[in-house]
Amino acid sequence: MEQDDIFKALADPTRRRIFDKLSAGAMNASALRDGIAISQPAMSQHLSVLRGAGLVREERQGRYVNYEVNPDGLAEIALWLGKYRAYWPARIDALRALLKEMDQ
Amino acid sequence: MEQDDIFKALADPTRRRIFDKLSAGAMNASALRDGIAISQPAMSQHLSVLRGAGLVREERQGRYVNYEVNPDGLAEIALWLGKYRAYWPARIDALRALLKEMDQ
DNA sequence: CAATCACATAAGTATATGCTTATGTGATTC
DNA sequence: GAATCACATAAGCATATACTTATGTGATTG
Repeated sequence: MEQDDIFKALADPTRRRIFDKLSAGAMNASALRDGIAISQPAMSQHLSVLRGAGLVREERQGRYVNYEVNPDGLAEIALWLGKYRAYWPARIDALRALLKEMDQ
Repeated sequence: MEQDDIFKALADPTRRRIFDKLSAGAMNASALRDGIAISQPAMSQHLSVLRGAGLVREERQGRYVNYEVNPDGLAEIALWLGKYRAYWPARIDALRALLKEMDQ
């Protein structure tokens, strides 16, 4: 789970879409497929990349494998972003609002 | 300047390094090269990608071209990250501290 | 226990990407 | 104004990547 793996994983729009869908709630690989035009092996490969990056984690449940967002991956991005906080104030009102929300 | 361009730009470790170096202060392409083993055209191409992603902006100064961090790109990542704030609390103490800092 | 299901892995292929060398371009300098 | 400097662009090439079809694997089902 390095920054390189994380950014490479998120560089693919399909993987960002999968991640986004997962963020709405844990789901197995088949459920993830509907609504996205993608073959079963392709989905499996994408999930493997997301997992390797630490953005997602899996749990076997019978013959299904349940996937969920792994907060560690997001935290890693937040830390990367944090390095450049000197440049945030110029345009960061939206984020600031989100953070206020977090404090509640 | 779309999310796709931004994540693709940051997926390359050399470009992240260039961006990181730029974040310490504006610099021209030649100055960016020292300390990084990279040819002149390669640097030019990387800067072009970073610029296309809105992570960096340039300004001609005589025969030099000065590059600097473009906060818009960072803001875009912050917004992307913000969508998943539901997953932050698990590990986000460090970011929270950074944000407190920002409010001052 | 044979069939099926949910998913992973293998192997091949087409495109994308990051580099190289060569050349172009606008600006300064002698 | 010819040479040089700082950088961009072009073209070619090697590797990476995202997909495909085919097959493997562990678990449930009839």
